[in-house]
Amino acid sequence: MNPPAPLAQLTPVEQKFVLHWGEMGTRWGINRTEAQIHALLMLSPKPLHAEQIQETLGVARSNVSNSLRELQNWGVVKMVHLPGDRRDHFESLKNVWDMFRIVLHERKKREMDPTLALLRECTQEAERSGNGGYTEKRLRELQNFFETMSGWYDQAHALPQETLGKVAQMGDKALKILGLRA
Amino acid sequence: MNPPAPLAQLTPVEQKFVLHWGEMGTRWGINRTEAQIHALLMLSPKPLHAEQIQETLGVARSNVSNSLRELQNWGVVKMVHLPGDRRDHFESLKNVWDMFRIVLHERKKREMDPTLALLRECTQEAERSGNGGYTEKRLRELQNFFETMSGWYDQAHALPQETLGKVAQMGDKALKILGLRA
DNA sequence: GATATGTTTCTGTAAGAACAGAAATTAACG
DNA sequence: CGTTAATTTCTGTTCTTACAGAAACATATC
Repeated sequence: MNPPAPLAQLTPVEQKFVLHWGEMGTRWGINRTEAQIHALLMLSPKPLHAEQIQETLGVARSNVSNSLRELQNWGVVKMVHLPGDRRDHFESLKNVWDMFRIVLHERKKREMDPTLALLRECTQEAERSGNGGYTEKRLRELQNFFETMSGWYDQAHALPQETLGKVAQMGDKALKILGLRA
Repeated sequence: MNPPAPLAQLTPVEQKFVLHWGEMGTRWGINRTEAQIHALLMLSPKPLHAEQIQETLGVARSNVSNSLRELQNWGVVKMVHLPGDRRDHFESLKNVWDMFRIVLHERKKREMDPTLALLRECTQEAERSGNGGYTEKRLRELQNFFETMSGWYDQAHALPQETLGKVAQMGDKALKILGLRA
């Protein structure tokens, strides 16, 4: 029998979700295949092995393999073994908040930390060479901002996951309590 | 005289910053040229016109024009006119927090809103067709998460910018007050 | 250790985004 | 209006990244 059409094994709703997640992945710094695999695993009640993923999505085997490795690096996918089956199986983290924390952490590492490091260098050098008072001022402001954000994030990240959920659920009640809102 | 080498008109520190900001831009969903122009304008005490930008960065005129339009769409760059000069001049927003708010808003629009809309569709369809109890469950969890995040964001965004700054500065004091931390 | 099964690395191709340069358009001023 | 200056749109090229398919490599089971 010929290879089945991609996604044909899924319900329409599942197809829709997998396709969309794949598209959004590109906006989240994840490539399409990786995001599709992740979507598929999120919807799967059971861990899947690479061949199942390959067939369902209709992508190359190597692509599946590389994408799975990358998803494991991110920490959103885990490898598991089923009794009586030699093959590696893969399952997604199920808790959405946990996944979010991981993604946030990864993005901070990619999108903020390098800039913060650079700003520290720049303000230091600007100070030494002393030229460009305006530039130095602006760089210092930027650095302050990134330092604040970074510190804020670190504290949030150190919290147990439920605490963050609670804060989010509290909504603007939290602000009233803090005295920042009428 | 030949066109000057790119960035030659800038101090070493400024060059370093512009180059880095351009690189990071690609990780933030902004292309390199756009981010470089933005960096340049942030460091410039005076508004610049397109030709100055072109010369300084050594990129094509059309590229400057398109990038400036895009930056204006984002809202992080404004067009201004200097008395006695026909040319359009451009300046960056100076307040880092304001810029951050804009970027955050734009990213939510690109990275969350479409997914939230899709999840609403999916859970609705899954409910109607009734198939796939597990899939429906997972989609519903995802939707709940995105709804919570979205609502949380909307409230934060409605606040005056200083309030957010205050919360950030408070750090974990805030959590103690909220009774979420020993 | 031979074979079957599963995984990774390598190489070329294809698709997409960014960009330069030219052409076309718009606006300003005489 | 005609001319000049400024900006945008268009077209083709280059660069990057994702990806398929093949080849090489590992691992387990007999």
